[in-house]
Amino acid sequence: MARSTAQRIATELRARVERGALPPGTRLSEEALGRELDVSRNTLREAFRLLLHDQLVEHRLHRGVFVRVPGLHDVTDIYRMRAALESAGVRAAAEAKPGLREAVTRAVTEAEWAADDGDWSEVASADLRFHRALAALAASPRIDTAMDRLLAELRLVFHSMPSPRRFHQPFLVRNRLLERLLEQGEYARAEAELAGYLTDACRLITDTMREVHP
Amino acid sequence: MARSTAQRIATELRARVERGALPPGTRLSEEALGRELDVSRNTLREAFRLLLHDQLVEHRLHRGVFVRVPGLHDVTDIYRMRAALESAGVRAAAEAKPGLREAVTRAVTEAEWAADDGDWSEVASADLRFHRALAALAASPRIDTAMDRLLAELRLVFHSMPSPRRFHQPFLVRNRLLERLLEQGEYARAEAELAGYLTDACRLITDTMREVHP
DNA sequence: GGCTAAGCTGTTGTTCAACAATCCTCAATA
DNA sequence: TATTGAGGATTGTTGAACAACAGCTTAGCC
Repeated sequence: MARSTAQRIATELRARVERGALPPGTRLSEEALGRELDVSRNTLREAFRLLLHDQLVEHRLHRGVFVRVPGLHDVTDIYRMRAALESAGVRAAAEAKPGLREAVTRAVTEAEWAADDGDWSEVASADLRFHRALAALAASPRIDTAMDRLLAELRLVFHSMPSPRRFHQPFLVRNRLLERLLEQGEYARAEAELAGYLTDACRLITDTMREVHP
Repeated sequence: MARSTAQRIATELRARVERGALPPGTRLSEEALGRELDVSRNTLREAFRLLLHDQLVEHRLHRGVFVRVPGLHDVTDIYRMRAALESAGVRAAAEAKPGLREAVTRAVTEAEWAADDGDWSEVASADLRFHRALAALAASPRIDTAMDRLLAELRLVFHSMPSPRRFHQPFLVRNRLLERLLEQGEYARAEAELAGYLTDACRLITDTMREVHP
């Protein structure tokens, strides 16, 4: 494992944020975190700059770094970008390697299994895997990492919202529909379905945010 | 003015890289740069981590940071991502604000003027502005910054290649065609033209890279 | 009471010097 | 020729120190 201390700390903090141990809005104190993780302030600051990459955290001058609190604009923007990346994947589906297409099918199936078990947390993560697999059809490393960042941000959005079931239940069947269309080579219809899917999901989230938060 | 020293240094270095003052492959020595820019090693390192964001620079453990040397795979990948982002813009063109659409037209016109003057460096940058304006039609900050990063990387590619004229001359007329299609509301044809444009441009670059570099 | 302004406090921003860990070079060896 | 092993140079990390700043508190004023 050829990784510097700063990189290790960065991934540790990233994990904490994504798992919700550091809720949105939390300030990451240099002194406290440095003491807990047993690294110097300088290395911790380097880790912070690395974390900045994936928008999970923001930096306010002379005030420190905070776990980001995504707003309405962030959500709609994230979904615009998702639409761009995932439809790029769908459009490249015809020439995609079999392994990449299988990953799409597998994610849908696993989401359905998890739903049968009532494990909505696993449904959520399988859903994200499904969409990442869609974007991955484009066979582009840059698209993959961009997509990973978007989904990590989205996980942040979900942390400040209730009832994962409400968000994923209605989309299970649409995921399967989308996968079928791809399997049957109906790429144009798949792209249209994807567009509808994303606008609906985005609206569901933003509506809920308006309810919960003023 | 609310910028830390590390941020200032980062933008200074970014400017040097984009202007070609620090050619691809250059190692950024902490000691030398720190002495020249009159900052401590620690702040310089923070600036390096910030620079890492936009892929202009890469970090090898225990060896330092180097100006990236984009390879063939990078170029094809950059163009895949460009296709995703720019076609997202084209597909959103119908609902785009007038100001965004004007920016597209303006960039094409300025590229043509520069070509008339024989100023191929300005043609190049107007061309990049044109494509950035295309992506900007999507009205998404995340798409904008992603696009900026891609174009900065692309500038890096051009630095290790000869004859800017060869790369931009053939595409002036296609830029104008694309702009016309958009203006006339022929979005489907515009998207097709864009796809062709990008694959051709990508091929031209990779072919040249194969000639110049083994 | 309500307001502004000065001071206080805790945090981040930046520097410095030192040491540990690692890579590269180059010569000596088999 | 290929390998090994010091030696030197650079990065990785630390701890301490001080400066600079944001936010809060308090004192003074109307």
